[in-house]
Amino acid sequence: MEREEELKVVEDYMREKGLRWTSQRRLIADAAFSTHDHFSADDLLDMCRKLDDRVSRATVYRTLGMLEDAGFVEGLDTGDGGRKFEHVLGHEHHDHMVCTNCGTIIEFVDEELEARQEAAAKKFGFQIKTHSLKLFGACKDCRE
Amino acid sequence: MEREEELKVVEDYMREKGLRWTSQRRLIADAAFSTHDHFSADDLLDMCRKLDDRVSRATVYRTLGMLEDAGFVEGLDTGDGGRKFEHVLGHEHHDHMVCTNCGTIIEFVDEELEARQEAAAKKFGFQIKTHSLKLFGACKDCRE
DNA sequence: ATTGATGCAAAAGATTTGCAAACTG
DNA sequence: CAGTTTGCAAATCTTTTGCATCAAT
Repeated sequence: MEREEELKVVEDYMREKGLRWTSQRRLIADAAFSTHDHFSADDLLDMCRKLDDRVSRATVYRTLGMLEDAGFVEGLDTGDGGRKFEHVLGHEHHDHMVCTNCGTIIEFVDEELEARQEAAAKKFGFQIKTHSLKLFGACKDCRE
Repeated sequence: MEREEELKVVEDYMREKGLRWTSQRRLIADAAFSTHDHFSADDLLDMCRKLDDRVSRATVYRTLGMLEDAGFVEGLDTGDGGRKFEHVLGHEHHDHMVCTNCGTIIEFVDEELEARQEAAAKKFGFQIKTHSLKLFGACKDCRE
C-alpha cells in the first residue's frame, strides 16, 4: 500500500469518527508510516520535528494513542518500562524477539507456531482473535 | 512445594551467591510466594507492610529484581507502562488465553509450542530468557 | 570489623493532564 | 462561530539511585 493511500485510510477513519484531520496528525501519521522500524514515542517526535518543529510531545502521544486504538500502529513493551511502536497497517502479522540488553527487536514468523496456537486454543474451545508472542533474551551480539 | 521449603530455596540461592539473608528479603519473598495471583511492586509493598512496616519501597524493588533474575518470580508488562509479577517457583510455566469478552484467563502449556519457540530463536542466534505468549479472543462460553 | 543491605528522599524516564490560545469544519 | 485540538509546563506514576546508617557474617 502506498504512503498516500495509507494516509487516506487514516484520514477517512478520523473523519468517520468525527475527529479532525489536522496538520500535526497528518505529519505524525506520515512519520509513523515512513518506516517499518520500531520507534519510541520520542523517536517519532524527532522524526516529526525534522519536518516541522511545530509539533509537541503531547500531541505525538495523543495521536499515537489514536493510531494504536485504530489498529494502524502497534505498541509493544520493551520489558524495561518503555514501549516501541511499529507500523502495522498493510503489513503481515509477525512475532518478536526482544533483546533485553541492547533493545534490538527481531521479527519472525513461524507457521508451525501459529498452527500450534490454534490447536491449543481448540482444546479449550477458545477462539483466537489476535495474539502476542514475545521472546525476551539476548540477541546474537549480546549473548556472552 | 511448601512455603517454608520455597523460602529455603531462596535462602540457599542467596547464600550461594554470597548475598545476605536479611529479614526484609525473607519478608518480601514470603509475601511474593503467599499467592499465585498477579501483583504489582506496590501491592507487594503493601503485603509486606501488613506484616512489618520496616520495609522500604526501594528494598522491595531491589529484592523483586533479584527474585526475578533468579527465576523465582516472573514479571509481565501490563501494557500500560506498569508491570505485574507472579509466583513462579514451584509452579509450572504456562501461557495465557485471555477472553476479551468476560476477562477469563486460561492458563495452558504446550510442549510443542515451547520447542518451536526455541527452534525459531536458534535460527537467529537468539538466546531466550523468558517469553510471553498471550492469545486474545473469546472463551468457549463467550463465542457466539 | 568488614562489607553488603537498607531507608530515605531526590532523581530519572515515560506518559498524561489542565488550561488558554489556535485551528478545523 | 462552536467545539476540537494544540503547546506548554506542571503533574503523575513507576522505578532507580546516592549516600549515610545499620546489620549480617
